[in-house]
Amino acid sequence: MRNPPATLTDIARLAGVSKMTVSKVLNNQPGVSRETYKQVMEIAQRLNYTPHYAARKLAGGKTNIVGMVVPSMESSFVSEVVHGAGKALEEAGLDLLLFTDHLNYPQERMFSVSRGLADGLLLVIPRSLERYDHPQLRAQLPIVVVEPLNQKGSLPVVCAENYLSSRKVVEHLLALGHHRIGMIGGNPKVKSSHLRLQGYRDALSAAGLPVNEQLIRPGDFTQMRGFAAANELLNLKEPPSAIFAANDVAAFGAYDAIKNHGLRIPEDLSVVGFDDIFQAAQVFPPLTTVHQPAFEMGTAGTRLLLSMIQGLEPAVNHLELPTELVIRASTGPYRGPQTV
Amino acid sequence: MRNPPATLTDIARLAGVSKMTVSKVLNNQPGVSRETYKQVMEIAQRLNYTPHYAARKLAGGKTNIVGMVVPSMESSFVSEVVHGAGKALEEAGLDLLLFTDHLNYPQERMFSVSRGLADGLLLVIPRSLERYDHPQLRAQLPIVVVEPLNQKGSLPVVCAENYLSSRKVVEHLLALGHHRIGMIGGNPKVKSSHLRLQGYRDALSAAGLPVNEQLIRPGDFTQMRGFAAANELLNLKEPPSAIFAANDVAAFGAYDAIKNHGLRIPEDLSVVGFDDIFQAAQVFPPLTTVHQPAFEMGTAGTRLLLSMIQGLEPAVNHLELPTELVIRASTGPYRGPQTV
DNA sequence: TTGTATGCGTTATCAT
DNA sequence: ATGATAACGCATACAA
Repeated sequence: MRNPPATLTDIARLAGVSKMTVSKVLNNQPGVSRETYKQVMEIAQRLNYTPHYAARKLAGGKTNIVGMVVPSMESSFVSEVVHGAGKALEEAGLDLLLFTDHLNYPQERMFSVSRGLADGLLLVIPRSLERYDHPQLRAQLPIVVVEPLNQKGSLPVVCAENYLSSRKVVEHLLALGHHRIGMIGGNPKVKSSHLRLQGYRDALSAAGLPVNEQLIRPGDFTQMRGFAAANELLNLKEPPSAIFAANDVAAFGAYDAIKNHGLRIPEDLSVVGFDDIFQAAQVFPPLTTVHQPAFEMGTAGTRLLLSMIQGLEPAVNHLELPTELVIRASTGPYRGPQTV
Repeated sequence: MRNPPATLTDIARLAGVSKMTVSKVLNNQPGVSRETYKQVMEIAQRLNYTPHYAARKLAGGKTNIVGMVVPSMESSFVSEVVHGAGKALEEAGLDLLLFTDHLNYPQERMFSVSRGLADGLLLVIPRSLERYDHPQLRAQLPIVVVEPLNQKGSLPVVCAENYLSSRKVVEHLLALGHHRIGMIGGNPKVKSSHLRLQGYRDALSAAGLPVNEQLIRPGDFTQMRGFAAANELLNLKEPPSAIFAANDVAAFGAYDAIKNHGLRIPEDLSVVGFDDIFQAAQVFPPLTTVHQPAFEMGTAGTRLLLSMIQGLEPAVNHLELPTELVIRASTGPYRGPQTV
């Protein structure tokens, strides 16, 4: 066997046909006689031919590779999405080109590589969607976004049900007998924050309960602000018997505040979070929270992308996947008014 | 902005120079006057130019992408190696093309894509190295192997110290007062099995103890065989007071056998494994074992690969990284002869 | 310092 | 059913 890999030309020469015919054979295209087909295949095999993907892509073909942009792989959300996408890709026989978009990663590099080497792009971005919503790129390459925050944008997005999940949380607390339920909001710049808040409001209203604005405290998804907001709630004349934080991290802040007040979870106060990050199961007491279907978001996003690569218009522009309320030890039955 | 992305030709036309000059400017090559440089850069920026990587690769350039072949990402060993590699790549500004080489994944596809799209290939293969040791591919692309089994082959390999690790294990048991130490071997087809066994022998000899061949039982890395081997050891007239299994899974088999005999770990019998797979910390009692430096193997392998991509000969053809003995609850002091 | 010519391996278009 | 030709976008070698 020679050093330089065999090319279409090599096969064509040996088979006594044109490159074009060889190309057709190798791509299972119609318009080739059984005989030449067989002969070409044989020679290709003997020469151990494999196509050169750069050349193929350059000439307008597909590579069967999809690019995937993620922030650091450390996050459990991200790594689950990657797994999910990996499964969908595996089934379809595609491979994965992974961009870890850390700070000061040259963004144009990612665009450039994707356009040149991949057939489509999956954006997994917990935050800052605008940063990626680039009209030029969209015109050149099918793109799908997977993200947990229900951000708006012109790209097809796969996310999780925020509104309904939030209602489920409040209904869970109501079922436990809580009627004064505090809410720590999320970053108001993000759509999911509003959805989660609206779910809270509507669940209360649906239960015939008033919505007490004093019990609603603004937040920003940080633990520090969660701590402060919980303190505000605990210092009310009539503090709540349960607190729903718009994300787990803020809930951890609430944990701190509650413990600082000498109160116990869930005996004195129930707490619920949102996201089900890894630490949610590790803290004490383990946090009741809403599990984001990261794996499924990965598979769903990938399948949507694959269909777009096939040339189909995206079936949906906004896909919301159902979540699951994970009931752990931070929520318990209402035990009467608090004495602070 | 036009729909089709800007190319070198576009820039050249607008700048009134040749493609070649533009190429030089964009690649920071010498031989361009400051003026034309500035002008070209300006236009490139205005046109939002990004290079087409397929074209670049086809023309002999680099893509700054390295391919990585892994079996399913489920294994903690693999995912740690991926993280380690990711870090090294991130530092160097490269990206990762990931192949999940599941059963019936067309292997030629992976070769083909790598050759065409990547600058180098990192093989992470817990088993069956021969399957990948393909002379043709090696000639076309720098390749480095990361694997835990010390397999032999013509490719540069990064693995872990097996011999010394094994000695450390036995020394740990000796320090606890054990002198009859049973050994459950690994798959004899694999070099690491022999190294681990040799470490066992030499550690005993170095301590002035005889090597009792009865205490050495063949194994094959499976839990079932570990179970059987441990039974053989326990049924000896003079059973050992400690068992060293050549891998964690076999150690779990030994756990079963020991418990079946009504013995306790570590009170009646100490057990040590090898690998530190995820479950090692989950079983009861948590298993003392040798931790494979997966993350470091990933970074080291990547760095070696990067140097080869630079055109350097591999500094070493076989890199062994130190391991760490993780002492958990499955080993304890010797408490006198066993009564079975 | 700058430009020209050529080729990388494949696919698309259009002809035969 | 098969083939000739051009084109994809870039880099290399060499010439001016």
